[in-house]
Amino acid sequence: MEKIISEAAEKLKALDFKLTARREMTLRVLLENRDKHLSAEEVYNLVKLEAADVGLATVYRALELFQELGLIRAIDFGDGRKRYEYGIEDDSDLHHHHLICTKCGRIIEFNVDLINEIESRIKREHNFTMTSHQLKIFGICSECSGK
Amino acid sequence: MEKIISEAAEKLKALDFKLTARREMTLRVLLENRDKHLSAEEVYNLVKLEAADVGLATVYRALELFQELGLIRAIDFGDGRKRYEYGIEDDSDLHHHHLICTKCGRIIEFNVDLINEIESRIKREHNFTMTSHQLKIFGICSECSGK
DNA sequence: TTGGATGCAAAGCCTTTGCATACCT
DNA sequence: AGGTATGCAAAGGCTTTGCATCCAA
Repeated sequence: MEKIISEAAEKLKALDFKLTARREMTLRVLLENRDKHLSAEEVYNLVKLEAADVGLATVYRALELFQELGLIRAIDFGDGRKRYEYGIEDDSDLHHHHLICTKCGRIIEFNVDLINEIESRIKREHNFTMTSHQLKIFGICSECSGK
Repeated sequence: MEKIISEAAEKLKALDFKLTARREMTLRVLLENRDKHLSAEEVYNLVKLEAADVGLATVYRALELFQELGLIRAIDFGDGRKRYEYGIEDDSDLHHHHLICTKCGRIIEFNVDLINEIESRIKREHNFTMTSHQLKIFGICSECSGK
């Protein structure tokens, strides 16, 4: 994790941004909750545990910055707010998707490589150059189907 | 299209809703703009052309109703508002996805059947029963890549 | 000291809701 | 008549912005 933080610091510095204490806390919260898909306010509440006087706007601004730098991703699960997850668009992460339970809202991580075959097709048929993709699968999770 | 309208009317009536003039206009706007992914406000403006005194709330309420009945779908392309498209979840529609140009925002319809193989896998690995899915592919469209 | 970073409060946007009125059966 | 549908305005919820202050290089 320290490696990720210092790499982030370099990435920011390269663009004349600073990895300030507040920004680092924000990033750490996301790293420590990789599978939780926190909303901005949830991130804010966790950052506040270590920096009680942090402002909500600061967290929003940090999240936007990280997103622009490609350190984190915003996802919309349809509940009216953005949710964030750490994730660089590298190979290991390319096939990371989500199962969304429409009954309880649970989000389950899921990996599948479905894109290789598609990428060449959309290039050929639409001359569209894919940079990233999102697959969301809606349905009923095992907990809810038992009830 | 008239067939779709009358089927919608029946579907509503079965649940004690009425396909009023306003609701029908709203549905027609969506049918006539199937590939446009209109926002609520855009739908509202189009409905207003025929019913100048329609209220925005009425359109919102109609959209919500149609969505609950499964006549239309709401999609989020990341621009801060919901967009709507007509589409029953039938077989012909199951493989309908979107290419989203991150430069100009253009949305391109795209069909691919990637789900059959996946469905059994998520059932086996996660005991998750899929009901629907969304695939969004981000990248650069042919218009923008030329520039 | 100088420009970015931050906190606070206000403003913005999209969407939903309350309520009185209008409509249809 | 009775309940649904509607318009209008207000309220809500999430996010962004303005501005004065703070901070670090």
